Amino acid sequence: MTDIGDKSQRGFSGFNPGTEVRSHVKGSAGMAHHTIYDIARLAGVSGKTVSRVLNQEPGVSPLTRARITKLIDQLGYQPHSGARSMRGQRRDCVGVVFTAPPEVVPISNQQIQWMFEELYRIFGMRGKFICFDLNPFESPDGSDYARALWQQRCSGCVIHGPLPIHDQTVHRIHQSGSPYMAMNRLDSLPEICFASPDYEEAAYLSTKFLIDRGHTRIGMLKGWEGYQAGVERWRGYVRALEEAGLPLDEALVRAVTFDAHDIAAATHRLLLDFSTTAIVDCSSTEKAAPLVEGARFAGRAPGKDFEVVVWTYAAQATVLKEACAHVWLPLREAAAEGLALLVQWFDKEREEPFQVLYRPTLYETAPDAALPTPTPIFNTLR
Amino acid sequence: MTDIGDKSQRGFSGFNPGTEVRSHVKGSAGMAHHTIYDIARLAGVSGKTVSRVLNQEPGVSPLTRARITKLIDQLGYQPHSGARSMRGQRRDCVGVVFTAPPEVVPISNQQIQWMFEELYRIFGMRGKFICFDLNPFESPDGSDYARALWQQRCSGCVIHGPLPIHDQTVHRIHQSGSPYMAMNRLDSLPEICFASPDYEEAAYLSTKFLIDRGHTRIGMLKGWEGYQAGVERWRGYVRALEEAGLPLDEALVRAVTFDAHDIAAATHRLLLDFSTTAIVDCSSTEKAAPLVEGARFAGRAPGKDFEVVVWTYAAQATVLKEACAHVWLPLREAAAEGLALLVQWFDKEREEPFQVLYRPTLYETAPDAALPTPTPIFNTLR
DNA sequence: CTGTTAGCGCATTCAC
DNA sequence: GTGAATGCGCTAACAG
Repeated sequence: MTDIGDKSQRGFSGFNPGTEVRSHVKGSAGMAHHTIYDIARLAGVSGKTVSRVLNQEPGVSPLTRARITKLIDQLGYQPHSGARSMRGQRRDCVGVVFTAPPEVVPISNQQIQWMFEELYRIFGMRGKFICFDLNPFESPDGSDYARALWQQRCSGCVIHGPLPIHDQTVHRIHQSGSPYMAMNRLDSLPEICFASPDYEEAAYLSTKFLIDRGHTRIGMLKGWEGYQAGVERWRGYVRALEEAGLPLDEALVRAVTFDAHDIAAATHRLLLDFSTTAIVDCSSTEKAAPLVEGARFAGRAPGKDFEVVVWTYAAQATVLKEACAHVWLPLREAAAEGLALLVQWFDKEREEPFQVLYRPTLYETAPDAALPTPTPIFNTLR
Repeated sequence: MTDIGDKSQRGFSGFNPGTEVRSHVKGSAGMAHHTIYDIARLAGVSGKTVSRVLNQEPGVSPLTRARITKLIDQLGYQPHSGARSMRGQRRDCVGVVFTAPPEVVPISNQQIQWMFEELYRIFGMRGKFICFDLNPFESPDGSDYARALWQQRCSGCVIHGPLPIHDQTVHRIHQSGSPYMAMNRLDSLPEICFASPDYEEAAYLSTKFLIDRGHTRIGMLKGWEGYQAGVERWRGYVRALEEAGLPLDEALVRAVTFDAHDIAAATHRLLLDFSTTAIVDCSSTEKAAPLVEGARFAGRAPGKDFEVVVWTYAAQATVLKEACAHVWLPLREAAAEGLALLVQWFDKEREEPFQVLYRPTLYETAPDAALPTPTPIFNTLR
């Protein structure tokens, strides 16, 4: 952080704001906000009449309405959201809450970006606010991730991130009757409102594909240990083996985090055993470099002495050139559909939770191969 | 949207929620929220005492405090944010407002992602909420982009996107005394609080670099027409020409949007004139494909019969292999520093607006060239 | 068509 | 140490 005086550098544009910042409004609040009574006084009517205009209620003469509307515009008056939220429940703000700290769910994940686009398209376009609760998980009750909802800062929420197996918060949200949507299923709450790809199916598909290619000892880099999404991966893996009558070696399934070293180490240990001839990378990282790195340490290389199936959340993505197949999890597509339903719930165009489940798709890695469009398995929308 | 009955597909996981979603809380609000008086009654104290505990105020015996704390935890009570916001001004929510509709500022821009990371690091970690106002710009008063602030939904804001030349809203925000930070300067408000790279300097650097390589007719793909950021690009361009004693041909400066066709067309028209031997691409798109496309239509190719300088917001980025140089605008670095100052303002650790300006850096395109670290030109921080 | 009253949940002021 | 009263800005229910 250099000082203001750093003008000697070449090309300084000659603008020195250091001296200009002076007469800024001091301490005491700056301009006070207006209230309906300010407008009412100026318009010579009662507060309630202004309220009626604001809320497009009938019972105001066109002339009065026009006068008030004009005043509102002139003063740039906007009603105090806090005061409004204390009377009936308005639904003009969605919360986005995160179930896990950033070590577990990297905020830099691509998902943030498209999530944002979808939220904009669906909520922003309807004039709603979007409030992110980036919960500080160090706090004592970090496990309750829905502060924004309990504080009635927003009237419903999207639950982003994997659900902890023994999640309590989501039960409470469900019970509260507020509109919400999780991005995962949860065993302990079968009636949960969610939009998600079918992770179990993806694990099953991945494993079966490798079995069909003749592999019998298949490793798995399994993300989300301790979360429902991890359980589902495990189930799909086991189901494929059972169906094929192959033995289950638990050591082949390695729980990994988003940490590159962790993934490299897990891969390394898996591949030191040369009987392991294939790996399903369902770490959710969508980055294959650590896997390749781990393999190299074990003296092995993907596509040469072992085969890999990699998961991806983006259609058409090729996470690892040497992979024999990719499994595409249409998370984004599921979320988009879910959000469209959620906003209806917000706006009381629907009453009930919904469930949207999308089928993952396996595609063999080949340049220019045509890829399928996302397939919803089911949803509860009529 | 397929129906629930779509179970016939292979690999359906056997879980049919359609039948399970039933006994969901109906209409009438679900569980009511608690108030301090609920806690007070259960603890056998008055509301004020609970309030004291909530706000860590003195004047409560340790025993009473413990009893109340326990109740709060058990019931998962959280104070109503709306009610709180009606008494003194709390500062627990930053707004992020957008100055322009998504046609002008694509929401899919990379910036959203790192913006999010920074906001998380700096505001989220302090337990603050982050409220995006994705203003529906179709609405009549779309030009007032700070709804979130006027509604007192949040107590300060980050102004994202380019500032319109005749921006009124930012004046009002400045005047209100609320903490805020723009990501651009503004001629009409020299004392504006901002964090930004120096766009004028970047335009100057780009143009001068090309002049020094012998070019005399240099085209510019200029983003942000009608916005301050566009004006600054123009100024830097003009300054470089003047300094070199070269004539100014206004037709060489083409205002472009983020639309690929637009950029391709502008490039095409620039290059049809074979006396144009260089282009500065400061469209802000960070994508060079449309430029190459436009050139191709004009029968020309970058690096062969004309030279290009491309702007980028990411260090190390090579937007176009054939570019002779890149100009890096340390927008992210400026924003990070600005946000750190803004949060201090929020927390009353500082009183005044600040100004952070970062110097752009030109680097010639070469593999493995070492790149410089960002250089602040000035800020008002001690 | 318009106004009055009351109260949402909390924090401030002052009293005990 | 604690509690009662008051009011923040708004709107639902009721009067006129």
